[in-house]
Amino acid sequence: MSGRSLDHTVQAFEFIEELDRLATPQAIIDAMERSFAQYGFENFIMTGLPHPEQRIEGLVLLKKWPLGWYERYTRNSYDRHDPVIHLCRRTVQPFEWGEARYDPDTNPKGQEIMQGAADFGMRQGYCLPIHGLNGFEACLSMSGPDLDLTPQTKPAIHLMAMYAFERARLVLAPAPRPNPLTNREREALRWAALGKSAADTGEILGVTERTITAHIGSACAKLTAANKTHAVARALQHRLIEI
Amino acid sequence: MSGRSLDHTVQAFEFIEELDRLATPQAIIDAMERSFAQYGFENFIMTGLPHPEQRIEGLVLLKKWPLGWYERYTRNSYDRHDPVIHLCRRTVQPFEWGEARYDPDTNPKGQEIMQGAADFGMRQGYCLPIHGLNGFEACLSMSGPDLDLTPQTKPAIHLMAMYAFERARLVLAPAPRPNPLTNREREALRWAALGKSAADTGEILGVTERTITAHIGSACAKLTAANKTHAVARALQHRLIEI
DNA sequence: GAAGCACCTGTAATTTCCTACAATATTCAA
DNA sequence: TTGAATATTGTAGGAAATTACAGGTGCTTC
Repeated sequence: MSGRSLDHTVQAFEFIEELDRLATPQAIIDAMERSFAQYGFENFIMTGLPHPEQRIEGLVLLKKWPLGWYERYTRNSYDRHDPVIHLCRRTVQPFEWGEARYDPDTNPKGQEIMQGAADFGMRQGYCLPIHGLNGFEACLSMSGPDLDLTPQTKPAIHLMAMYAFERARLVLAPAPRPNPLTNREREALRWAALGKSAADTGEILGVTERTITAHIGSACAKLTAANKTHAVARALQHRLIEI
Repeated sequence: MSGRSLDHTVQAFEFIEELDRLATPQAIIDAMERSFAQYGFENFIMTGLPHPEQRIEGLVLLKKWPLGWYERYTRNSYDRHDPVIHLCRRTVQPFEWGEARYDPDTNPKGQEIMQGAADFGMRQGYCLPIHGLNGFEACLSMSGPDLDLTPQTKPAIHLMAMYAFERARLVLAPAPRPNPLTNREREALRWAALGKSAADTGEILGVTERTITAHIGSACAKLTAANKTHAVARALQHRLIEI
Protein backbone atom coordinates (compact mmCIF):
# COMPACT_ATOMS: atom_id res chain seq x y z
CA MET A 1 0.00 0.00 0.00
CA SER A 2 3.03 2.28 -0.30
CA GLY A 3 2.81 5.60 1.51
CA ARG A 4 -0.92 5.66 2.06
CA SER A 5 -2.20 4.81 5.46
CA LEU A 6 -4.78 2.09 5.40
CA ASP A 7 -6.96 4.31 7.55
CA HIS A 8 -7.58 6.66 4.69
CA THR A 9 -9.06 4.13 2.33
CA VAL A 10 -11.23 2.68 5.05
CA GLN A 11 -12.38 6.08 6.21
CA ALA A 12 -13.30 7.06 2.68
CA PHE A 13 -15.79 4.21 2.52
CA GLU A 14 -17.02 4.87 6.05
CA PHE A 15 -17.64 8.49 5.08
CA ILE A 16 -19.77 7.32 2.18
CA GLU A 17 -21.78 5.03 4.42
CA GLU A 18 -22.24 7.88 6.87
CA LEU A 19 -23.50 10.22 4.15
CA ASP A 20 -26.67 8.20 3.66
CA ARG A 21 -27.71 9.00 7.19
CA LEU A 22 -27.23 12.77 6.90
CA ALA A 23 -30.43 14.68 6.36
CA THR A 24 -29.45 18.35 6.63
CA PRO A 25 -26.94 20.54 4.82
CA GLN A 26 -25.23 21.35 8.10
CA ALA A 27 -24.81 17.66 8.92
CA ILE A 28 -23.13 17.14 5.57
CA ILE A 29 -20.85 20.13 6.15
CA ASP A 30 -19.87 18.79 9.56
CA ALA A 31 -19.15 15.32 8.22
CA MET A 32 -17.15 16.73 5.33
CA GLU A 33 -15.18 18.92 7.68
CA ARG A 34 -14.23 15.92 9.79
CA SER A 35 -13.47 13.53 6.95
CA PHE A 36 -11.66 15.88 4.59
CA ALA A 37 -9.49 17.13 7.45
CA GLN A 38 -7.44 13.93 7.29
CA TYR A 39 -6.12 15.09 3.91
CA GLY A 40 -5.40 18.57 5.20
CA PHE A 41 -8.52 20.32 3.88
CA GLU A 42 -9.90 23.14 6.00
CA ASN A 43 -12.20 24.87 3.55
CA PHE A 44 -14.49 23.72 0.80
CA ILE A 45 -17.26 25.05 -1.37
CA MET A 46 -19.79 23.17 -3.44
CA THR A 47 -21.36 25.32 -6.10
CA GLY A 48 -23.01 25.36 -9.49
CA LEU A 49 -21.17 27.20 -12.24
CA PRO A 50 -23.01 30.34 -13.35
CA HIS A 51 -23.92 31.11 -16.91
CA PRO A 52 -22.90 34.56 -18.13
CA GLU A 53 -26.17 36.09 -16.97
CA GLN A 54 -26.28 34.32 -13.59
CA ARG A 55 -24.63 35.17 -10.30
CA ILE A 56 -22.77 32.51 -8.38
CA GLU A 57 -24.36 33.33 -5.03
CA GLY A 58 -27.60 31.58 -5.91
CA LEU A 59 -25.80 28.42 -7.00
CA VAL A 60 -23.79 27.67 -3.89
CA LEU A 61 -25.00 24.44 -2.32
CA LEU A 62 -22.72 24.16 0.69
CA LYS A 63 -19.67 25.95 1.91
CA LYS A 64 -17.17 26.24 4.65
CA TRP A 65 -15.22 29.11 3.19
CA PRO A 66 -13.47 32.21 4.50
CA LEU A 67 -16.23 34.79 4.69
CA GLY A 68 -14.07 37.74 3.74
CA TRP A 69 -12.84 35.97 0.65
CA TYR A 70 -16.31 34.82 -0.32
CA GLU A 71 -17.59 38.40 -0.10
CA ARG A 72 -14.72 39.78 -2.11
CA TYR A 73 -15.10 36.96 -4.63
CA THR A 74 -18.81 37.48 -5.22
CA ARG A 75 -18.62 41.28 -5.09
CA ASN A 76 -16.06 41.26 -7.90
CA SER A 77 -17.70 38.42 -9.82
CA TYR A 78 -14.38 36.62 -9.74
CA ASP A 79 -16.07 33.46 -11.04
CA ARG A 80 -15.96 35.08 -14.51
CA HIS A 81 -12.17 35.00 -14.53
CA ASP A 82 -11.28 32.31 -12.00
CA PRO A 83 -8.77 29.92 -13.65
CA VAL A 84 -10.11 27.08 -11.50
CA ILE A 85 -13.64 27.68 -12.77
CA HIS A 86 -12.39 27.88 -16.34
CA LEU A 87 -10.61 24.55 -16.04
CA CYS A 88 -13.74 23.04 -14.48
CA ARG A 89 -15.56 23.67 -17.74
CA ARG A 90 -12.90 21.96 -19.79
CA THR A 91 -12.20 18.78 -17.84
CA VAL A 92 -14.07 16.02 -16.07
CA GLN A 93 -11.21 14.88 -13.88
CA PRO A 94 -10.33 16.36 -10.50
CA PHE A 95 -7.29 18.63 -10.54
CA GLU A 96 -5.06 20.65 -8.26
CA TRP A 97 -5.52 24.40 -8.32
CA GLY A 98 -1.96 24.74 -9.49
CA GLU A 99 -2.86 22.89 -12.67
CA ALA A 100 -5.31 25.64 -13.63
CA ARG A 101 -3.15 27.70 -15.96
CA TYR A 102 -4.00 31.18 -17.16
CA ASP A 103 -2.44 33.68 -19.50
CA PRO A 104 -1.70 36.90 -17.58
CA ASP A 105 -2.11 38.84 -20.83
CA THR A 106 -5.59 37.69 -21.73
CA ASN A 107 -6.74 37.12 -18.15
CA PRO A 108 -4.99 39.60 -15.86
CA LYS A 109 -7.54 38.89 -13.13
CA GLY A 110 -6.38 35.27 -12.91
CA GLN A 111 -3.31 36.33 -10.97
CA GLU A 112 -5.37 38.65 -8.76
CA ILE A 113 -7.79 35.85 -7.88
CA MET A 114 -5.19 33.20 -7.13
CA GLN A 115 -3.24 35.69 -5.03
CA GLY A 116 -6.41 36.76 -3.24
CA ALA A 117 -7.18 33.17 -2.28
CA ALA A 118 -3.61 32.76 -1.07
CA ASP A 119 -4.01 35.86 1.08
CA PHE A 120 -6.82 34.05 2.85
CA GLY A 121 -4.60 31.07 3.53
CA MET A 122 -5.67 29.10 0.46
CA ARG A 123 -2.53 28.57 -1.57
CA GLN A 124 -3.23 24.96 -2.40
CA GLY A 125 -6.45 23.35 -3.44
CA TYR A 126 -8.11 20.44 -5.14
CA CYS A 127 -11.19 20.70 -7.33
CA LEU A 128 -13.67 18.16 -8.65
CA PRO A 129 -15.74 19.29 -11.65
CA ILE A 130 -19.24 17.84 -11.74
CA HIS A 131 -20.85 17.26 -15.11
CA GLY A 132 -24.40 16.03 -15.04
CA LEU A 133 -27.07 15.12 -17.51
CA ASN A 134 -28.94 18.31 -18.22
CA GLY A 135 -25.95 20.59 -18.23
CA PHE A 136 -25.94 20.79 -14.46
CA GLU A 137 -22.38 21.93 -14.16
CA ALA A 138 -20.94 22.28 -10.72
CA CYS A 139 -17.78 21.77 -8.76
CA LEU A 140 -16.50 20.93 -5.33
CA SER A 141 -13.41 22.95 -4.57
CA MET A 142 -11.37 22.25 -1.45
CA SER A 143 -8.41 23.93 0.14
CA GLY A 144 -6.03 23.79 3.06
CA PRO A 145 -2.57 25.01 4.00
CA ASP A 146 -0.88 21.63 3.80
CA LEU A 147 -2.60 19.04 1.65
CA ASP A 148 -1.91 15.34 1.42
CA LEU A 149 -2.33 14.99 -2.34
CA THR A 150 -0.68 11.90 -3.77
CA PRO A 151 -1.63 9.40 -6.47
CA GLN A 152 -2.82 7.27 -3.57
CA THR A 153 -4.99 9.80 -1.74
CA LYS A 154 -6.47 11.53 -4.78
CA PRO A 155 -8.86 8.71 -5.76
CA ALA A 156 -10.10 8.51 -2.17
CA ILE A 157 -10.74 12.26 -2.09
CA HIS A 158 -12.36 12.02 -5.51
CA LEU A 159 -14.75 9.32 -4.34
CA MET A 160 -15.64 11.15 -1.15
CA ALA A 161 -16.20 14.43 -2.97
CA MET A 162 -18.40 12.76 -5.57
CA TYR A 163 -20.66 11.12 -3.04
CA ALA A 164 -20.76 14.19 -0.81
CA PHE A 165 -21.92 16.20 -3.80
CA GLU A 166 -24.61 13.68 -4.70
CA ARG A 167 -25.86 13.65 -1.12
CA ALA A 168 -25.95 17.44 -0.96
CA ARG A 169 -27.83 17.59 -4.24
CA LEU A 170 -30.34 15.09 -2.91
CA VAL A 171 -30.82 16.86 0.42
CA LEU A 172 -31.08 20.31 -1.09
CA ALA A 173 -33.31 18.96 -3.86
CA PRO A 174 -32.84 21.73 -6.38
CA ALA A 175 -36.14 21.85 -8.22
CA PRO A 176 -35.17 21.08 -11.81
CA ARG A 177 -36.69 23.67 -14.09
CA PRO A 178 -38.89 22.29 -16.82
CA ASN A 179 -37.90 23.06 -20.38
CA PRO A 180 -39.58 26.41 -21.10
CA LEU A 181 -39.73 25.80 -24.84
CA THR A 182 -42.63 24.23 -26.66
CA ASN A 183 -42.08 21.28 -28.99
CA ARG A 184 -42.30 23.45 -32.07
CA GLU A 185 -39.93 26.03 -30.68
CA ARG A 186 -37.44 23.29 -29.88
CA GLU A 187 -37.75 21.79 -33.35
CA ALA A 188 -37.33 25.16 -35.00
CA LEU A 189 -34.23 25.92 -32.94
CA ARG A 190 -32.82 22.48 -33.57
CA TRP A 191 -33.03 22.86 -37.33
CA ALA A 192 -31.64 26.37 -37.06
CA ALA A 193 -28.67 24.96 -35.14
CA LEU A 194 -28.16 22.56 -38.04
CA GLY A 195 -27.91 25.46 -40.45
CA LYS A 196 -31.42 25.46 -41.89
CA SER A 197 -33.15 28.69 -42.83
CA ALA A 198 -36.71 29.36 -41.76
CA ALA A 199 -37.86 28.40 -45.26
CA ASP A 200 -35.91 25.12 -45.11
CA THR A 201 -37.33 24.23 -41.72
CA GLY A 202 -40.83 25.10 -42.83
CA GLU A 203 -40.50 22.66 -45.69
CA ILE A 204 -39.10 19.99 -43.37
CA LEU A 205 -41.90 20.38 -40.85
CA GLY A 206 -44.61 20.95 -43.42
CA VAL A 207 -45.55 24.47 -42.39
CA THR A 208 -44.89 27.88 -43.87
CA GLU A 209 -41.75 29.90 -43.43
CA ARG A 210 -43.79 32.45 -41.51
CA THR A 211 -44.70 29.87 -38.88
CA ILE A 212 -41.08 28.96 -38.26
CA THR A 213 -40.24 32.63 -37.96
CA ALA A 214 -42.93 32.91 -35.31
CA HIS A 215 -41.57 29.94 -33.37
CA ILE A 216 -38.05 31.30 -33.48
CA GLY A 217 -39.37 34.67 -32.39
CA SER A 218 -41.16 33.29 -29.35
CA ALA A 219 -38.13 31.16 -28.47
CA CYS A 220 -36.03 34.32 -28.58
CA ALA A 221 -38.48 36.03 -26.26
CA LYS A 222 -38.42 33.16 -23.77
CA LEU A 223 -34.65 32.92 -23.82
CA THR A 224 -34.22 36.73 -23.86
CA ALA A 225 -32.11 36.30 -26.94
CA ALA A 226 -31.38 39.07 -29.40
CA ASN A 227 -31.63 36.86 -32.47
CA LYS A 228 -31.71 33.30 -33.75
CA THR A 229 -27.99 32.68 -33.30
CA HIS A 230 -28.16 33.91 -29.73
CA ALA A 231 -31.20 31.77 -29.02
CA VAL A 232 -29.50 28.64 -30.39
CA ALA A 233 -26.42 29.32 -28.28
CA ARG A 234 -28.53 29.78 -25.15
CA ALA A 235 -30.57 26.68 -25.87
CA LEU A 236 -27.42 24.60 -26.36
CA GLN A 237 -25.88 26.08 -23.24
CA HIS A 238 -28.89 25.16 -21.15
CA ARG A 239 -29.29 21.84 -22.96
CA LEU A 240 -32.78 22.72 -24.09
CA ILE A 241 -32.04 21.24 -27.50
CA GLU A 242 -29.77 18.45 -28.65
CA ILE A 243 -27.97 18.36 -31.93
CA MET B 1 -17.19 -2.00 8.44
CA SER B 2 -20.29 -4.15 8.52
CA GLY B 3 -20.43 -6.95 5.97
CA ARG B 4 -17.82 -5.65 3.61
CA SER B 5 -14.47 -7.36 3.70
CA LEU B 6 -11.63 -4.96 4.24
CA ASP B 7 -9.87 -6.58 1.31
CA HIS B 8 -12.32 -5.12 -1.11
CA THR B 9 -11.72 -1.50 -0.25
CA VAL B 10 -7.99 -2.00 -0.23
CA GLN B 11 -8.03 -3.86 -3.52
CA ALA B 12 -10.09 -1.12 -5.13
CA PHE B 13 -7.34 1.38 -4.45
CA GLU B 14 -4.64 -1.06 -5.46
CA PHE B 15 -6.45 -1.58 -8.75
CA ILE B 16 -6.39 2.16 -9.36
CA GLU B 17 -2.68 2.32 -8.63
CA GLU B 18 -2.11 -0.58 -11.00
CA LEU B 19 -4.05 1.11 -13.80
CA ASP B 20 -1.45 3.84 -14.17
CA ARG B 21 1.09 1.25 -15.20
CA LEU B 22 -1.07 -0.36 -17.88
CA ALA B 23 -0.21 0.73 -21.37
CA THR B 24 -2.28 -1.52 -23.64
CA PRO B 25 -5.98 -2.22 -23.97
CA GLN B 26 -5.38 -5.90 -23.32
CA ALA B 27 -3.50 -5.15 -20.10
CA ILE B 28 -6.46 -3.10 -18.90
CA ILE B 29 -8.87 -5.89 -19.81
CA ASP B 30 -6.76 -8.42 -17.92
CA ALA B 31 -6.53 -6.22 -14.84
CA MET B 32 -10.25 -5.54 -14.91
CA GLU B 33 -11.02 -9.20 -15.27
CA ARG B 34 -8.97 -9.99 -12.16
CA SER B 35 -10.16 -7.12 -10.03
CA PHE B 36 -13.83 -7.14 -10.90
CA ALA B 37 -13.98 -10.88 -10.34
CA GLN B 38 -13.98 -10.32 -6.60
CA TYR B 39 -17.47 -8.83 -6.92
CA GLY B 40 -18.65 -11.66 -9.13
CA PHE B 41 -18.25 -9.95 -12.51
CA GLU B 42 -17.28 -12.13 -15.45
CA ASN B 43 -18.12 -9.93 -18.41
CA PHE B 44 -17.89 -6.23 -19.10
CA ILE B 45 -18.07 -3.83 -21.98
CA MET B 46 -16.90 -0.26 -22.22
CA THR B 47 -18.50 1.65 -25.07
CA GLY B 48 -19.50 5.02 -26.34
CA LEU B 49 -23.16 5.37 -27.16
CA PRO B 50 -24.13 5.92 -30.77
CA HIS B 51 -26.04 8.86 -32.14
CA PRO B 52 -28.99 7.90 -34.34
CA GLU B 53 -26.82 7.81 -37.45
CA GLN B 54 -23.94 5.92 -35.82
CA ARG B 55 -23.34 2.24 -35.18
CA ILE B 56 -22.19 1.03 -31.79
CA GLU B 57 -19.43 -1.22 -33.16
CA GLY B 58 -17.11 1.69 -33.81
CA LEU B 59 -17.55 3.07 -30.32
CA VAL B 60 -16.60 0.04 -28.25
CA LEU B 61 -13.41 0.78 -26.32
CA LEU B 62 -12.87 -2.51 -24.51
CA LYS B 63 -14.86 -5.64 -23.97
CA LYS B 64 -14.86 -9.06 -22.45
CA TRP B 65 -18.29 -10.02 -23.62
CA PRO B 66 -19.94 -13.21 -24.92
CA LEU B 67 -19.17 -13.14 -28.64
CA GLY B 68 -22.46 -14.69 -29.69
CA TRP B 69 -24.42 -12.12 -27.75
CA TYR B 70 -22.31 -9.24 -29.05
CA GLU B 71 -22.92 -10.36 -32.63
CA ARG B 72 -26.65 -10.72 -32.11
CA TYR B 73 -26.74 -7.39 -30.28
CA THR B 74 -24.97 -5.43 -32.99
CA ARG B 75 -26.67 -7.23 -35.87
CA ASN B 76 -30.06 -6.24 -34.48
CA SER B 77 -28.98 -2.75 -33.37
CA TYR B 78 -30.24 -3.62 -29.91
CA ASP B 79 -28.61 -0.47 -28.53
CA ARG B 80 -31.56 1.46 -29.96
CA HIS B 81 -33.96 -0.26 -27.60
CA ASP B 82 -31.79 -1.50 -24.75
CA PRO B 83 -33.38 -0.41 -21.43
CA VAL B 84 -29.93 -0.22 -19.84
CA ILE B 85 -28.76 2.19 -22.54
CA HIS B 86 -31.93 4.22 -22.15
CA LEU B 87 -31.41 4.56 -18.41
CA CYS B 88 -27.78 5.54 -19.04
CA ARG B 89 -29.04 8.59 -20.87
CA ARG B 90 -31.19 9.66 -17.94
CA THR B 91 -28.97 9.21 -14.92
CA VAL B 92 -25.42 9.96 -13.80
CA GLN B 93 -25.34 7.38 -11.03
CA PRO B 94 -24.41 3.72 -11.48
CA PHE B 95 -27.35 1.35 -11.39
CA GLU B 96 -28.23 -2.33 -11.46
CA TRP B 97 -29.64 -3.66 -14.71
CA GLY B 98 -32.81 -4.57 -12.87
CA GLU B 99 -33.43 -0.89 -12.17
CA ALA B 100 -33.68 -0.23 -15.91
CA ARG B 101 -37.45 -0.36 -16.36
CA TYR B 102 -39.16 -0.50 -19.69
CA ASP B 103 -42.71 -0.46 -20.92
CA PRO B 104 -43.41 -3.63 -22.91
CA ASP B 105 -46.06 -1.73 -24.90
CA THR B 106 -43.87 1.09 -26.16
CA ASN B 107 -40.64 -0.91 -26.18
CA PRO B 108 -41.40 -4.58 -26.95
CA LYS B 109 -37.76 -5.20 -27.76
CA GLY B 110 -36.79 -4.37 -24.17
CA GLN B 111 -37.97 -7.77 -23.00
CA GLU B 112 -36.29 -9.50 -25.93
CA ILE B 113 -32.97 -7.84 -25.13
CA MET B 114 -33.00 -8.50 -21.41
CA GLN B 115 -34.01 -12.11 -22.05
CA GLY B 116 -31.32 -12.47 -24.70
CA ALA B 117 -28.64 -11.32 -22.26
CA ALA B 118 -29.96 -13.75 -19.68
CA ASP B 119 -29.73 -16.56 -22.24
CA PHE B 120 -26.02 -15.83 -22.40
CA GLY B 121 -25.69 -16.10 -18.64
CA MET B 122 -26.08 -12.40 -17.95
CA ARG B 123 -29.12 -12.08 -15.73
CA GLN B 124 -27.62 -9.57 -13.36
CA GLY B 125 -25.50 -6.54 -14.14
CA TYR B 126 -24.25 -3.20 -12.99
CA CYS B 127 -23.78 -0.20 -15.24
CA LEU B 128 -21.93 3.07 -14.85
CA PRO B 129 -22.96 5.88 -17.20
CA ILE B 130 -20.06 8.13 -18.14
CA HIS B 131 -20.80 11.80 -18.62
CA GLY B 132 -18.21 13.98 -20.23
CA LEU B 133 -18.08 17.62 -21.16
CA ASN B 134 -20.85 17.29 -23.71
CA GLY B 135 -23.25 15.38 -21.51
CA PHE B 136 -23.88 11.72 -22.07
CA GLU B 137 -20.94 9.97 -23.55
CA ALA B 138 -20.36 6.35 -22.72
CA CYS B 139 -20.95 3.56 -20.25
CA LEU B 140 -19.24 0.66 -18.57
CA SER B 141 -21.61 -2.26 -18.19
CA MET B 142 -20.65 -5.32 -16.17
CA SER B 143 -22.27 -8.65 -15.56
CA GLY B 144 -21.91 -11.94 -13.75
CA PRO B 145 -24.06 -14.80 -12.51
CA ASP B 146 -23.75 -13.98 -8.80
CA LEU B 147 -22.86 -10.38 -7.98
CA ASP B 148 -21.82 -8.93 -4.67
CA LEU B 149 -23.74 -5.68 -4.90
CA THR B 150 -24.32 -4.00 -1.57
CA PRO B 151 -24.32 -0.39 -0.38
CA GLN B 152 -20.78 -1.13 0.75
CA THR B 153 -19.38 -2.66 -2.42
CA LYS B 154 -21.09 -0.37 -4.91
CA PRO B 155 -18.95 2.71 -4.25
CA ALA B 156 -15.82 0.59 -4.61
CA ILE B 157 -17.03 -0.80 -7.94
CA HIS B 158 -18.05 2.69 -8.99
CA LEU B 159 -14.58 4.04 -8.29
CA MET B 160 -12.83 1.18 -10.04
CA ALA B 161 -15.06 1.45 -13.09
CA MET B 162 -14.56 5.19 -13.31
CA TYR B 163 -10.78 4.99 -13.25
CA ALA B 164 -10.70 1.99 -15.58
CA PHE B 165 -12.70 3.99 -18.08
CA GLU B 166 -10.42 7.01 -17.80
CA ARG B 167 -7.38 4.82 -18.29
CA ALA B 168 -8.88 3.14 -21.33
CA ARG B 169 -9.80 6.50 -22.78
CA LEU B 170 -6.26 7.72 -22.23
CA VAL B 171 -4.65 4.62 -23.76
CA LEU B 172 -7.01 4.55 -26.72
CA ALA B 173 -7.28 8.33 -27.03
CA PRO B 174 -7.17 9.65 -30.56
CA ALA B 175 -4.86 12.65 -30.84
CA PRO B 176 -6.84 15.75 -29.91
CA ARG B 177 -7.22 18.01 -32.90
CA PRO B 178 -5.93 21.56 -32.53
CA ASN B 179 -8.46 24.36 -32.73
CA PRO B 180 -8.76 25.15 -36.45
CA LEU B 181 -10.02 28.68 -35.89
CA THR B 182 -7.89 31.80 -35.76
CA ASN B 183 -8.16 34.17 -32.82
CA ARG B 184 -10.28 36.63 -34.75
CA GLU B 185 -12.61 33.91 -36.03
CA ARG B 186 -13.09 32.69 -32.48
CA GLU B 187 -13.78 36.18 -31.20
CA ALA B 188 -16.24 36.88 -33.98
CA LEU B 189 -18.10 33.62 -33.31
CA ARG B 190 -18.09 34.24 -29.59
CA TRP B 191 -19.76 37.62 -29.94
CA ALA B 192 -22.17 36.18 -32.46
CA ALA B 193 -23.10 33.51 -29.90
CA LEU B 194 -23.84 36.33 -27.47
CA GLY B 195 -26.29 37.88 -29.90
CA LYS B 196 -24.12 40.60 -31.44
CA SER B 197 -24.47 41.57 -35.08
CA ALA B 198 -21.43 41.94 -37.29
CA ALA B 199 -21.68 45.72 -36.86
CA ASP B 200 -21.82 45.37 -33.06
CA THR B 201 -18.83 43.06 -32.98
CA GLY B 202 -16.89 45.32 -35.30
CA GLU B 203 -17.41 48.20 -32.92
CA ILE B 204 -16.40 46.02 -29.96
CA LEU B 205 -13.23 44.83 -31.62
CA GLY B 206 -12.44 48.14 -33.29
CA VAL B 207 -12.69 46.96 -36.89
CA THR B 208 -15.27 47.40 -39.60
CA GLU B 209 -18.42 45.37 -40.02
CA ARG B 210 -16.96 44.04 -43.27
CA THR B 211 -14.02 42.51 -41.40
CA ILE B 212 -16.25 40.66 -38.99
CA THR B 213 -18.30 39.37 -41.90
CA ALA B 214 -15.08 38.02 -43.42
CA HIS B 215 -14.08 36.30 -40.18
CA ILE B 216 -17.50 34.71 -39.82
CA GLY B 217 -17.36 33.64 -43.43
CA SER B 218 -14.01 31.91 -43.09
CA ALA B 219 -15.13 30.27 -39.84
CA CYS B 220 -18.18 28.91 -41.70
CA ALA B 221 -15.89 27.52 -44.38
CA LYS B 222 -13.61 25.82 -41.85
CA LEU B 223 -16.53 24.36 -39.93
CA THR B 224 -18.44 23.46 -43.12
CA ALA B 225 -21.34 25.45 -41.72
CA ALA B 226 -24.14 26.84 -43.83
CA ASN B 227 -24.41 30.10 -41.92
CA LYS B 228 -23.46 31.93 -38.75
CA THR B 229 -25.96 30.12 -36.53
CA HIS B 230 -24.73 26.77 -37.77
CA ALA B 231 -21.12 27.77 -37.21
CA VAL B 232 -21.80 28.90 -33.65
CA ALA B 233 -23.58 25.63 -32.90
CA ARG B 234 -20.70 23.59 -34.29
CA ALA B 235 -18.14 25.66 -32.44
CA LEU B 236 -20.01 25.22 -29.16
CA GLN B 237 -20.46 21.51 -29.78
CA HIS B 238 -16.75 21.03 -30.38
CA ARG B 239 -15.81 23.41 -27.59
CA LEU B 240 -13.96 25.72 -29.96
CA ILE B 241 -15.48 28.72 -28.23
CA GLU B 242 -16.62 29.33 -24.67
CA ILE B 243 -19.47 31.59 -23.71
C1' DG C 1 12.19 36.46 -52.99
C1' DA C 2 7.98 33.94 -53.39
C1' DA C 3 4.24 31.74 -51.31
C1' DG C 4 1.01 31.27 -47.77
C1' DC C 5 -1.63 32.84 -44.02
C1' DA C 6 -3.82 36.06 -40.88
C1' DC C 7 -5.88 40.24 -40.88
C1' DC C 8 -8.06 44.12 -42.71
C1' DT C 9 -11.35 46.77 -45.99
C1' DG C 10 -14.41 48.09 -49.95
C1' DT C 11 -18.81 47.79 -53.26
C1' DA C 12 -22.89 45.60 -54.70
C1' DA C 13 -26.50 42.28 -55.35
C1' DT C 14 -29.24 38.84 -53.19
C1' DT C 15 -31.12 36.33 -49.51
C1' DT C 16 -32.57 35.81 -44.99
C1' DC C 17 -33.94 37.58 -40.71
C1' DC C 18 -36.64 40.38 -37.56
C1' DT C 19 -40.53 42.86 -36.17
C1' DA C 20 -44.95 45.28 -36.14
C1' DC C 21 -49.70 44.73 -36.98
C1' DA C 22 -52.71 41.55 -37.73
C1' DA C 23 -55.98 36.93 -37.74
C1' DT C 24 -57.96 31.96 -36.83
C1' DA C 25 -58.11 27.44 -34.53
C1' DT C 26 -57.22 24.24 -30.69
C1' DT C 27 -56.26 22.83 -26.15
C1' DC C 28 -56.20 23.14 -21.40
C1' DA C 29 -56.63 24.82 -16.93
C1' DA C 30 -59.04 28.05 -13.70
C1' DT D 1 -66.91 29.18 -19.75
C1' DT D 2 -63.37 31.86 -20.27
C1' DG D 3 -58.98 33.27 -20.54
C1' DA D 4 -54.03 31.80 -21.56
C1' DA D 5 -50.96 29.34 -24.19
C1' DT D 6 -49.91 27.10 -28.47
C1' DA D 7 -49.86 26.65 -33.37
C1' DT D 8 -50.73 28.44 -37.58
C1' DT D 9 -50.55 32.07 -41.42
C1' DG D 10 -50.57 36.75 -43.74
C1' DT D 11 -48.35 41.48 -45.32
C1' DA D 12 -44.68 44.56 -45.38
C1' DG D 13 -40.62 47.11 -44.50
C1' DG D 14 -36.19 47.68 -42.51
C1' DA D 15 -32.11 45.28 -40.59
C1' DA D 16 -28.77 41.89 -41.04
C1' DA D 17 -26.41 38.26 -43.31
C1' DT D 18 -24.35 36.08 -47.29
C1' DT D 19 -21.67 35.95 -51.34
C1' DA D 20 -19.01 37.43 -55.36
C1' DC D 21 -15.42 40.27 -56.96
C1' DA D 22 -11.50 42.88 -55.40
C1' DG D 23 -7.47 44.65 -52.98
C1' DG D 24 -4.27 46.08 -49.19
C1' DT D 25 -0.53 45.06 -45.08
C1' DG D 26 2.52 42.28 -42.23
C1' DC D 27 4.56 38.10 -40.90
C1' DT D 28 6.68 33.55 -41.41
C1' DT D 29 8.37 29.78 -44.00
C1' DC D 30 10.52 27.55 -47.87
